[in-house]
Amino acid sequence: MQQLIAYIHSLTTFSDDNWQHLLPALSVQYFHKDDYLLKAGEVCNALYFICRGYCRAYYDKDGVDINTDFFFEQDIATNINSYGRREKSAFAIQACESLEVVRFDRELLLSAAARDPQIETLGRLCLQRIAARQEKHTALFKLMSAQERYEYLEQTYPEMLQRVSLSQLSSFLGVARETLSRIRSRRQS
Amino acid sequence: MQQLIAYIHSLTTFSDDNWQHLLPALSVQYFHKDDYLLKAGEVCNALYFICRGYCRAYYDKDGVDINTDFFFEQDIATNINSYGRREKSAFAIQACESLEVVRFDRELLLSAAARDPQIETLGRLCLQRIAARQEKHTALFKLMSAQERYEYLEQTYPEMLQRVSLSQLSSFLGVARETLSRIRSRRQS
DNA sequence: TCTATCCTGTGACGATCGTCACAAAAGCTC
DNA sequence: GAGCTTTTGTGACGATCGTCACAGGATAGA
Repeated sequence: MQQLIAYIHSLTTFSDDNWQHLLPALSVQYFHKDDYLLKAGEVCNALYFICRGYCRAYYDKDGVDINTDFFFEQDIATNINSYGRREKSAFAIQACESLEVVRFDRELLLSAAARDPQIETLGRLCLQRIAARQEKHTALFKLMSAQERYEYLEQTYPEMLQRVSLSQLSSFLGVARETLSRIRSRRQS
Repeated sequence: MQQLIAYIHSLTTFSDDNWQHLLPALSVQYFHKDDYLLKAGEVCNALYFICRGYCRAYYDKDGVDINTDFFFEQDIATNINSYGRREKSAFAIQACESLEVVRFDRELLLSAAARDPQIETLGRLCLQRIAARQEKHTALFKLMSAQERYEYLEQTYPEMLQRVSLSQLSSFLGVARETLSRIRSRRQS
């Protein structure tokens, strides 16, 4: 919870009163490795603030996993299209390690925001951050080659390369596992 | 303005009162073809709701334009990273046709939202839509080949293929102009 | 420690794509 | 319509990447 408080304060000013209004929408949850926060086909009813561990968002394309995102500590994991538009989720979110999260229940969050505008503001700022992250990530694929994308991750999210296996990382970078292996060996020489 | 009202009502309920609060933050603006809504290096201080015409977001990569986005009628054009984080914009936004927009001034919008929570809600919903759009677009590059991405656009945004030239579209799809030309000729046969 | 399983590295080869070059077609202006 | 500019199509060729196959390493559980 301490991490969540720090996260919120990094986004906006938040009084004890605001916090009391928000609290009913929150619950601490634990997931084991390989547990699902969201399954493909379900409608996403929550945001998950990651306290410890990490998880991935992935599509099942013809039986093969394609990772579209990784969420680490202080990230918010969700499917915006499903959460916002009440659509069935095209991808799943699954714990990659044992995971501690704070769950924001959508319904309860909406009522809290209706009562307390500062919570609405918090929601807007979270979404702003999520959108900014997506905007940057999309640009990677248009501006950079596979190798450049890898180097970008190396510099920008070095911890990701430490924690995510090469196999898992390759689809996130949009290349075959073997190609990523060769990129990596090329760079070490 | 009529289009903006319809757009807002599609997102949330909005009374005359709400509208009166919002109005001071809005201004109708016109751009000629090739005019800039936002130049690279500037900090983005506005959202632009497109009423008529369309524009593009692009990076200048070593003197070559790379289009990262196109915004048409009923879209909101902005640079979220710059708008939200007050960073210098890495890309420019430029009119591709003569353009009519409603400009949301960031400062005035923030004060309006501070006074009227329903405007804050509107802002959150706009961002939700922007984030959802980015989320989908990023997934394209991980799940689909160049040809599949083209076919996806064909089915999902057919009007984009009518209005955007092949040269402009190719960088948006992440392929060379010649490759897109060949994809297109392959499909017509 | 042995074994089963998963992850990573590597070679071979074909498919795809980017680049360069130039021609054809389409728009635009006078 | 002539002449200019911009856009699109196409061929050749090399670079990169994906796929298949398999070997070596790492890891975890019995």
